[in-house]
Amino acid sequence: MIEAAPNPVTTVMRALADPTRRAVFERVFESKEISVAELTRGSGVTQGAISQHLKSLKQAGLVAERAEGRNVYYRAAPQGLEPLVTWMDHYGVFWRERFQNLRDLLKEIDP
Amino acid sequence: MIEAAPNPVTTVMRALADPTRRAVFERVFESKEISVAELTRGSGVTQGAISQHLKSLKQAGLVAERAEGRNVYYRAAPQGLEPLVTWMDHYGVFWRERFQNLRDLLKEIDP
DNA sequence: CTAATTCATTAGTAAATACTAATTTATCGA
DNA sequence: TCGATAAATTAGTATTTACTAATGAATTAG
Repeated sequence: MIEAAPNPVTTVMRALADPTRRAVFERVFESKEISVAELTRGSGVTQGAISQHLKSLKQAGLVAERAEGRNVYYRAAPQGLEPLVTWMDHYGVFWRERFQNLRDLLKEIDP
Repeated sequence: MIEAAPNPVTTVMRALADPTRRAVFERVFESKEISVAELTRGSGVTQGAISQHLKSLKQAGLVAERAEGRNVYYRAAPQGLEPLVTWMDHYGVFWRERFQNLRDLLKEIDP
């Protein structure tokens, strides 16, 4: 019963580590809004599985929902990626690589 | 035997999703180089467990090793984070938020 | 009301995972 | 040469996880 709440980074990473669940997130993101039935379609898994994945994603703060009639529409909540961004930021990866790209770009524009 | 090689994003996410293993990566990163014995120290798990985690991290391309005598020194390979960066980049999170930071920074330097 | 649809939840299962304890291989120092 | 130390590997285990099939709860349509 000692439910040590896991680190947000852990929660988000775990949510996105599973390929099926990550694919669900990607589809939700690409659609502005999408119902569970539509997500199930062509997902290769059952509707129950999709609901379970959505629950994980929601707990991780990666999606939000809106109920309408008997449908529930999900949308992405990219702010949920924030813990990942913060974590990775700590490793300087972004600035290094992205500024390199930026520098290349600028050189191209104005050599 | 049909060893469907998992997506690099999956490999990296999975490697970092476990708190213990992520902590190992963090410690490796903070030290320029660190031996397995030292990593084991105060990790809360056995030396065997640490070696297993290092193996995962290595397969994910997140660490590299150098053997010297009976020690093996590990160092971080932050380029291993590249698949994550690329994946997240697709979601526009970085540029939006980071440019905000950049703007703040510039304002500070040259108000 | 009844039948159909949508989604969530449950119980059960097979596979994956994180660990330990023990062993193995290698290197070092006395 | 021996004993000690470092690290990897192995076998075994308990827990977690991703799934299915089935059921439940709510909403809509005929």
